[in-house]
Amino acid sequence: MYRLLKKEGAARRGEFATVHGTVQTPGFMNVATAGAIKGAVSAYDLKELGCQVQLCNTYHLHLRPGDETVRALGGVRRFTGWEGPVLTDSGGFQVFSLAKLRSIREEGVTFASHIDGRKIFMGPEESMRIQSNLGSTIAMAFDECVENPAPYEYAKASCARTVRWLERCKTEMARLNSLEDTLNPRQMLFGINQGCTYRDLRVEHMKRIAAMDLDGYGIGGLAVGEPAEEMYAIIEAIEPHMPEDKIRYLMGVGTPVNILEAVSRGVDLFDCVMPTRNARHGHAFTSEGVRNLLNAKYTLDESPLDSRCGCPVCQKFSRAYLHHLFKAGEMLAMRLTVMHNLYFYNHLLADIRQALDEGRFAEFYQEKIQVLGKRI
RNA sequence: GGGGGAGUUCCCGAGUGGCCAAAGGGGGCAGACUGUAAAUCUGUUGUCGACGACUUCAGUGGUUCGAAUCCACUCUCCCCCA
Repeated sequence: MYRLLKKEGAARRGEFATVHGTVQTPGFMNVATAGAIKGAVSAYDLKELGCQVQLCNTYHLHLRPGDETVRALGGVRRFTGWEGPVLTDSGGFQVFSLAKLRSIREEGVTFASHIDGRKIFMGPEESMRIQSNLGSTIAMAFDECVENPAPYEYAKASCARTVRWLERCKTEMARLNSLEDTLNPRQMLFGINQGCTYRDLRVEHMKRIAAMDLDGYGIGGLAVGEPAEEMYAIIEAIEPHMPEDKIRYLMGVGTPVNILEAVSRGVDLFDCVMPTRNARHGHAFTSEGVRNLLNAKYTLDESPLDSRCGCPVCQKFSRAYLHHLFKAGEMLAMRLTVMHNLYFYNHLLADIRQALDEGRFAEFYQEKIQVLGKRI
């Protein structure tokens, strides 16, 4: 249940209450696709890094270890050791990212498993059942994340099908939640807005799903290759049609600048693989911009990654050490940089919340927008 | 002392007359990454006044229109026998 605490322009400060804890928004969810934060960061570390919500993936956990297995082990929260809220993505993104391995029809999507090629059928009902077995706090509707660019007619048809799928998700979720032995009988369902870069499709779709009284609303199919300005424009176009009393989640986004821009346009929740993936590839996000720790200039640099960062890594280790760890291929390089980046993201959102609390988001935005995207 | 083998661009290593500034790795330098098929992928890596020129394949000299590739000698290293 979302509670709007304060507004500054379109930016919202709120709280999202769930059975597994209350999420302060705007907030960032930490991505643990296959039940683990890539880079050897555990649920135990996540607490220290300021994580509020862990995100796991339906498709990936269904394939391995299997949702029945996870259920038998008490659900994703118990299984991964993360006690707070968990959001499970539906598998809709895999319709996009594994495009070469799947075919879509009205009933759902058939994937050729990326692990062993075996056929996996996933429709709205299957996705809901898997997510129910995973026992997540929030289930995402099964959608099609459409590639960009996509022809108008395709986008339109896909949107219509995503609506039909959402209706089926809602029905199935209600059924599953009413079962005696369901893991989380209060599992929530978020719908997902689609429509590619077509304003009219986006708005129409948003109106359609807004009327369905869901627990929250995702904005999907963005940051898939379109320019950032286009993404911002789409958010602005659909924002007036999103229920004010429901949480809004911009899926898969993004850079610190993207997040700031989206918050200023009324988005509450984010997730992105960037802090973890880029960390594994040597890129660190800092209060001054982005650093590539593999660069030769860090060989003798004794300063911390970010002098204004309170993370455990910045208290102890130098850029020179991290540079060496990356050069040497030590896994510690990844672990430390992932920890830093997640801390950075989680605390960027905490700073945004504080600025909103204190009614100075506009200044905060102005100050940060200049600096966060820079490569240093 | 006798016999055999080898020396290639930062490293390893292919190449044994022109298509070779020289394959492929590694290393170096840089870039990308947005609901994770990603500890991945891409570019670049002799010099310069740079759609061309110049200097490189242990050294020196030679054969040839033309040599990293053939010949002679020299140097260095490795292996085997004494």
